[in-house]
Amino acid sequence: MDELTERQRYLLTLIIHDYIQHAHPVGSKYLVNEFNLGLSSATVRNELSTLDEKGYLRQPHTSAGRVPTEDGYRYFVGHLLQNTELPSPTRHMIAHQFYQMPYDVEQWMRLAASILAQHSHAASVVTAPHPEEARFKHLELIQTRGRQVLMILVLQGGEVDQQYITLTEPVSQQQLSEAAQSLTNRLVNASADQVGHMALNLSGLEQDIARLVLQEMKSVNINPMGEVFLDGISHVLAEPEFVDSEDARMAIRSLEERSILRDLLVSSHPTSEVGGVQVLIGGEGTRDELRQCSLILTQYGVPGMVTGMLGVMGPMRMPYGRSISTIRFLSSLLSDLVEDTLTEA
Amino acid sequence: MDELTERQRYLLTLIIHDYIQHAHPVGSKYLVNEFNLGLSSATVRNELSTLDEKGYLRQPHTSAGRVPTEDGYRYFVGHLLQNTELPSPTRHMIAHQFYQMPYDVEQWMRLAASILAQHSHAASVVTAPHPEEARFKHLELIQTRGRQVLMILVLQGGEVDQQYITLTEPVSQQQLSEAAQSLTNRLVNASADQVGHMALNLSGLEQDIARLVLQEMKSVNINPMGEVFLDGISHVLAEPEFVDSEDARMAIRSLEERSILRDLLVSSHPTSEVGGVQVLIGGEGTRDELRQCSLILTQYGVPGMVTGMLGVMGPMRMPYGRSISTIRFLSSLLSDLVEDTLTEA
DNA sequence: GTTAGCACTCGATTGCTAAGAGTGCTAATT
DNA sequence: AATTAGCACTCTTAGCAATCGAGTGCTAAC
Repeated sequence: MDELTERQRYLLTLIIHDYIQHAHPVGSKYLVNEFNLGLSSATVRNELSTLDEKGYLRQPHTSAGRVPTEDGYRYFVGHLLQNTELPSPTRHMIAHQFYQMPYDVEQWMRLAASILAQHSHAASVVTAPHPEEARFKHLELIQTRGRQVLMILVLQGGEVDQQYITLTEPVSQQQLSEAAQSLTNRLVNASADQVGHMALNLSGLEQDIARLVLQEMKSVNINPMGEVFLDGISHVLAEPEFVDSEDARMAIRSLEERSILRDLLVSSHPTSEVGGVQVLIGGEGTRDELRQCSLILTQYGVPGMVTGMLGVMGPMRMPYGRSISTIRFLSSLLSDLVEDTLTEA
Repeated sequence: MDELTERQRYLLTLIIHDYIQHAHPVGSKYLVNEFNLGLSSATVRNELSTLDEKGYLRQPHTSAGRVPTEDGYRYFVGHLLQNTELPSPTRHMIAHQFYQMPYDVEQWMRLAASILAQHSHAASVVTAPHPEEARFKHLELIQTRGRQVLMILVLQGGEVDQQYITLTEPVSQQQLSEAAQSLTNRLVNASADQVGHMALNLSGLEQDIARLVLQEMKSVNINPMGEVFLDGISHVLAEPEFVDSEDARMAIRSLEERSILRDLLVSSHPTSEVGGVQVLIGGEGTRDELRQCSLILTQYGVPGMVTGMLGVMGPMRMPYGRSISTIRFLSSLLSDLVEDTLTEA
């Protein structure tokens, strides 16, 4: 069930490219004419027939042309897709957009999601960089009213968590500032566990605050990813396979419910992988909602330290080449940005 | 073109309710049977005919039942919709969800968007509370690396803006903290203009920072709304009027591009209004993309001080009653929360 | 003002046919 | 042994006519 002849591989490539572009079953005669193969349609038919037997193609009905199967796409992505890079002008344009932006993670994320959606003509998912293990950097406490206090916790890597907390009794801004500064000095660079230990040696206000910091850091540790940014949902609806809208609804629904994303991004499913980029075809290994879809995912950031994910969701009939190149380029770009953020002066 | 008899109003109400529920043209015979009118279908036909002439109903084709026109919906919303409140248990359930949440604006927004989408079976839009005019409350500066500094600006009303800034030369955390504290003392409660004036009397680091604060506050003043939260996009796709997907794509696209929302939320279009809630039917006064849609919008917060918007976008055939009650209830709930935030101890 | 009755309209459904696209198979060719 | 021409077969699609039925408007009677 394995080896394909050179010609079969070529034909499979042609069919997939053509089908991705036109969304129409492609037949033997059409192939011969369109691509000036020096062959007769009958020969091509024989080849298609074996491709069919091997499970890479199928016919929607007896008298239709061929359409790639999931396995077909998988073979294509795994063996036939040459590993192109984004053209240099495009790369520069994208990089330029990032570097002329204010230094703001949220805006980077939005930009990345937008670019990704635009280049892949599909829905994009980007998660904010998230530390593998939270490490304390800085704490601020700001009085709002009465016992309510805004706690701002900055982690190594630049993640900023803000949270309103309620103390047991009113405290002046003066006291809060002192506590914050004292804790900041004590806790710099501490992990959650270390914060936990240190909290034992504290008392009063500082201990209360330290416990809240601990709690927040723990929840950062547990939560496997940062904020999720979506874009390009409307692209998915433009695809002909989603005109009946039922499937489209399911797919979009799964994006809206970020919980599914969580599962997806966290567990790495064994599947096609092209240079660090995961390709899930036909929603393999995920829930049924995505059976019609393909996903392209990759991690960015500094492994083991601070990472985030980039992803594209579209129909199986998706421009894999372009999507993969874009995702790979964005991944390296964001990785650089994250790395910059990490290497403290 | 104005006065309708009681019976005509009743029939119009029945038709609209039924059409909203079933999305099928409703005919005279069906009405008589279904609702036990003590009338013959012929009589009803006469009435429908005048309703037709007045422009409140129309027939998709000669031999079909009646369907409400935009004007029909408008009349319904303006004159026939009795101003129901959400049932008390529902109100309590919703309120409970809010009050058992951590005190966090972002989470409130998400929750509001989610509840709104769920109750209206349509797409919801919620913007974060945004001050009419920014007033300074607190400033923090946190060293990240070299000349790069995280500036956290807290405004009266609780809005927190964070931004990475780059100084002309490296400064120690010590100096930053002092500058932040000094500025905070000086600027408390200042408007953007006042910050501008005070900046003139400062020098060195403090002046640089004050200018950045000014800039940020100005941009808050210019930007008419806070962050936008969407939910329930997939609901829109479920509606039969959007199966052909082209219109749906347009509509969703307009939501994705928040710029359109801006136009929409900022300019208040003269239109049906029910107790402070604006109802735009058939996308009146907006761009063509929303011609198929209705929007229900309202403001919440403390007028003139801190406000945000709540909105629902769905097909014209939309459960106006429920959507309006939900939106109104959420609006009062969020207003209370915002007010709480404002009334400092 | 209401109603029964009737002719009429027009979308939806059904059944049929013809055209067309594409296949698989076989036998002839290289 | 691979290629090809030819042909029978299958199945979708478009088009067309016939029928059905829901729903209307109108008129005349109550």
